[in-house]
Formats: sequence, C-alpha cells, structure tokens
Amino acid sequence: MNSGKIKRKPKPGAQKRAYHHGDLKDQLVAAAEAIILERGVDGFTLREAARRAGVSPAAPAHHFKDARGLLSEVALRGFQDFGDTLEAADRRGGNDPARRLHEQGLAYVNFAMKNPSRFQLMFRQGKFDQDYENFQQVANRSFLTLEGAVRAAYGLPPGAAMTEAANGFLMATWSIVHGFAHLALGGQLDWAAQQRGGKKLILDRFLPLTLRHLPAPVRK
Amino acid sequence: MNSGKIKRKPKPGAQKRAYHHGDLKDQLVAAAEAIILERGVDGFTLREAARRAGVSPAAPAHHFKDARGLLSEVALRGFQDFGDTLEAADRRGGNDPARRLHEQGLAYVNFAMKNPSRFQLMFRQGKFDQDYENFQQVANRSFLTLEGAVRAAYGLPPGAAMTEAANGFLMATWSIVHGFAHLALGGQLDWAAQQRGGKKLILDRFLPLTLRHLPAPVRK
DNA sequence: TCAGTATCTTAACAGTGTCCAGATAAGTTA
DNA sequence: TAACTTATCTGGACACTGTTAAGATACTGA
Repeated sequence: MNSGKIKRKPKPGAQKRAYHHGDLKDQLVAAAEAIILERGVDGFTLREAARRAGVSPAAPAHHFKDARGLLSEVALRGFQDFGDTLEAADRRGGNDPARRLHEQGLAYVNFAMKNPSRFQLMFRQGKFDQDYENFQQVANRSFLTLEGAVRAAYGLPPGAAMTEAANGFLMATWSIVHGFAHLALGGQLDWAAQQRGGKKLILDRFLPLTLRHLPAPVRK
Repeated sequence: MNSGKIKRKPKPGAQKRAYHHGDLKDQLVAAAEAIILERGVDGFTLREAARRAGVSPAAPAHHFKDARGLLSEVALRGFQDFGDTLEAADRRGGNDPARRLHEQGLAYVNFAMKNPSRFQLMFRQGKFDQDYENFQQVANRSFLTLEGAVRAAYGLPPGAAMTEAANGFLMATWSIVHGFAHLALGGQLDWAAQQRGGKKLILDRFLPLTLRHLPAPVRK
C-alpha cells in the first residue's frame, strides 16, 4: 500500500534529528490524525502537524500539495480501513443477504464510533480533494460492498442494472446507519445515554435496538 | 422573535453610512448566512461578514462574543425555522401516527435540501456554542415534535416514560431521514442523480423511494 | 567524484480572530 | 438645555494561519 521506499532509518536512537527527516510523510499523516482526534476536524492546522513532526512549516509542501492534500491522504487511508472493515463484515454474513446487511450496519457504526474524527473528515465536504489520487476508487469500494448485499437481497446479478426498488432499499439502508453514526457522533443521542461517555451504551444497546428497523426488501 | 428595538432607519437613502449602523446585528446574521451558502460552512470568516455589513472587523464584537457567537445565532435561527417546519408537517399528518411521521420525514429532508449550509451548520459540532442563549431549548423543540409522533404510534401519553422499543423506533426513524439528508448534501447520492443539480430528482424520486422503508412500530 | 535531485530551513507575505484605546452617537438625568 | 452615562464603531496592534521564494543540506546514481 505504501510507496515502500524508506530512505532512512526512522529512529536510529536518541540522536538529534537529521536534516533529512526520513519518514516525514507518514509522520505528518499520523500527526494530522492525532490533531483531529484531539481538537476536531476544524482544529487541524498544517503548522501544528509540522510542529509535531519536528519540521518547519514549509516542509510538508514537499510531500503534499497543501493542507488539503494532507487531509486528503488521511481521508483516503480512512476509506481504505473502512472498506476493509465493511468487506470483513460482509463475509461474516455468509450467504444470507439480511445477515450480510446487518453485519455491515454494525460494522459501519462501530467504525464511526471508534474513529470519530476520521469518519467525520471522510464525509465532510470541502476539507479535502475528492479527486486526490485514487480517492474516488477507494471510497467507491465501500459503497460497492453495500450494493453487493443489496443485489443479493433482490436477486440481481453483478451485471444487471439496479431496479428502482433496489435503489430505494439501498438508500434507506445506507441512510439509517449513516444517520445513526452522525447522530451518535454529534451528541444527538446523549439524551438517552447518561451524560457523556455513553459510547458503550450507544453501541451495545441503542444500535441493536435501531438495527431492528433495518429495511426489509420490498417484494411487490 | 427579534429584540424589536430598531434604533435607526436601516437605509435612509443613498446617504453615506452613519457612524452608528442601526441594524448591524441582523445584517451580520444575514451576511453570515449568505457567506456559508456561497462558500460553505468552513468558508465563513468574521471579517468578511463585517466587510459585507460595511463595518470594521472589530464592530461585531459589540453584538456577538466572537465569531462562534455569530454562527451560534445563525444556528439558533435555523432551528427555529426547522422547528416550525416540522410542527407544520406534523399537523398535516392529522391523527394518523404513520402519516405524521411520513410528513415529518418529508419536511426534514426538504428543509435540509433547501437550506443546505444552514442545516450543515446546525448539525456541525465545534462551529458554535451549544449553550448559546436558549439554543438547547429551541433545538429540543424539533426533537420533541418527532417524539410526539412516536409516542402516538406507541400509545404513550406525554407523561409516560419512553419504552426501549419506542426509543429504538425513534432513533431508527430519525436516523433514516437524518442520514438521507446528510448523504444527499454530501453528494453521496450523485451516482444515481445524473451529475450535479439532481436536487429535484433526489427530492421527487429518491426520497419517496427511501421513505417507503420508514420503520413501522414493533408490536411485540 | 560530482552533477542532479530530493528534502528541508529561513524569511516573507497576505489573511485571520481578537483585543485595546479612543472616537462618536444615542439615551438619560437634571 | 446641559452634563453625564452608555452603546456602538474605528484604527491599530498582536499572534496565528497557509503558502511561496530563495537558499542550504543530504542523498542518489553515473
């Protein structure tokens, strides 16, 4: 997945940092992820990321076009993990379309709750470039995982065109898990979860209660 | 709704602006709404709002604590309109709980699509203060409108405690409309809507298709 | 060895939110 | 009317931001 060419030993000891960093790109990504986790997506600044990586504010420009470029990389890697997570869940569902969808729904919300700032960044418009490298393709993988299970539910082979009913079903299923994730992250479910920190309650109790209402395919 | 005391004629003609603006607070709010509509929520700057209102960058401080304060006011007014919209829709549903919920769902998404930046601001964490003036109370009104219809569906009088099943139903209903709104605004539904500008298609076609899957109360 | 390239630093620029001291207008009291 | 008080706004300043330009340093490969 990575470019794979490490030019220098990342940390050869307690030696004072060399002029050439050696692992700057990855450390900038790591710093960015840490920052948005601590301060929220809007709390990110390029200079702070550079500061944490121990380089000057101008250094990141050699690895990313600009601040949006760094966030684009974070979003891209987020969608890679997200896609992996959903595909694994889909496999856990076996051959039963309903179970496949249920597993994906669980995984969808769990990912959001365990990676709150990454998830919020991934679905935030304007913070990064949608056409960064192969972002579209990577992000589409998650969508196709969901579509695959919907196709199975409606008996539509991979080549066949999606029917309107199937599309409605897909949008409804996606909406319910996506909406739940957003409400949970936005604190809109805290009236039920006792104060803050009810993450566990939301995942263990509210989510199953909600997923009971996952759509069922419309036969007619 | 407004403080109601207009100190000065807003625009007495082509006369050069007086030292005292006379209507600055409302015009700052209007400017802020225009800015986030044009440039997105993150495109807002306090200085630009001041510029559009024709005052110095320091002037807003006399009407709002800081930049977040101005955005808080925008969010507050947004929730007022949102609450009105949902209550009107609820009334259109008459006595049938299912119809009340369906009307609210339609109104929910329609509001989001017709006020995209306001809606995104309203549900964006960190951009404004949750405890600005009576924000909590105003925002809660929208929630209570939804809860009211859910109570009706489950035969729970206003005083009675919500059951777990009712809460699950509420969260599922809220999630599906909230998620649909977010997906639509985020452009995640554009694969089906031909390119950009498919707003009409989304509202007229996809939304009804999706709302067919609005949860039904779980009897057992 | 030595040119070429990749990576990084320093310095600067314009734009941002916010604070301060002071100017001006409006309201209030006598 | 006159004086005092309060509300509103300006101008200038400060620290912070993203980005660029010019130059320094280290690595690469012939």
